Amino acid sequence: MGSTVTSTAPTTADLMEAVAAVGAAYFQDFAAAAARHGLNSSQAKALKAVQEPVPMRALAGRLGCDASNVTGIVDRLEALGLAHREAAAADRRVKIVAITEQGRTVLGRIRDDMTRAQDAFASLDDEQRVTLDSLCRQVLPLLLGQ
Amino acid sequence: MGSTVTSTAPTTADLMEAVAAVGAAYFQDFAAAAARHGLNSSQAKALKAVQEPVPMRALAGRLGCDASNVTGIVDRLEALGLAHREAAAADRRVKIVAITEQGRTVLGRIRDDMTRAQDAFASLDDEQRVTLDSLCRQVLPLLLGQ
DNA sequence: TATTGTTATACTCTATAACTATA
DNA sequence: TATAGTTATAGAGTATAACAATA
Repeated sequence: MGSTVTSTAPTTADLMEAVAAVGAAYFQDFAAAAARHGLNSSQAKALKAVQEPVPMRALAGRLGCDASNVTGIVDRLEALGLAHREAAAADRRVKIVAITEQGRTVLGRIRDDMTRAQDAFASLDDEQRVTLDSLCRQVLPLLLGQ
Repeated sequence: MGSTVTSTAPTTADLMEAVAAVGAAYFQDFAAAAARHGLNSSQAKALKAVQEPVPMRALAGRLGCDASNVTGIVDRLEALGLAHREAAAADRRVKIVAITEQGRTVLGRIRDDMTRAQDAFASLDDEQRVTLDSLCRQVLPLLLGQ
């Protein structure tokens, strides 16, 4: 990478605002794409999370919500045929949620429908991609707390 | 800037996920900082939006919510002494919301309290700052739609 | 007649607590 | 006794519709 700074370095507050704006726009795009397939944000996030089978309680952890909410979220995915519950062999209390073929199809369509985000990130060249990726990797651990 | 790509360029989907994760962590930090000052995310966002005086209806537009919600949000800011309503001189139907000195103080404290985000973005060097800033400026217009 | 801000109301999402069936 | 999943319930946040005041 080059070492010259081509314009005045923005303040920490500026960077925070800019990244927040990009993140907010991304989530709007994601929610809109999910809604076109009959899912709200939580349900679509859950569908992404069960690409490998996940127990109900672990799914609650990934979604950052209480376990009681997961029942309704997975009910909706099952009603649409996008995921199903399986009894766990080792512990009969546990139910494991797994995505269906139809679920994978819908997940792919949601990704394709995120046209704004697709356009935005697809417009970056290889060098910009590497830079943005490494910046995210550097910033994220600090943002998620020590 | 240099022109060498130092590692494999990530896919568009990878970049979307990475930026989304950074954005989500930022908003968690923001909400937690606001809560320490008795405000929820919407109220804190409104406080930021009224640093210059804004009519109620325009504020609804900035917050991306229905005008009926703004009444309660501004009620809360007024109850805490962080903002106040002023009658508009030109049109007596309009009420203009303005931040108070105390509001500016609290807004500054919320920013200071965003320790995770502060640490994360303060860790970047000048070249990284310029790069991230320019990437956000490039990506944001596309994300916000044509 | 249209618009601003407000109120009343219903809906959605989430969390808490109690329950069951397993362990 | 503790844990996984579920159910019932309450709370917060938001949107819709109706209203008074003003344009």
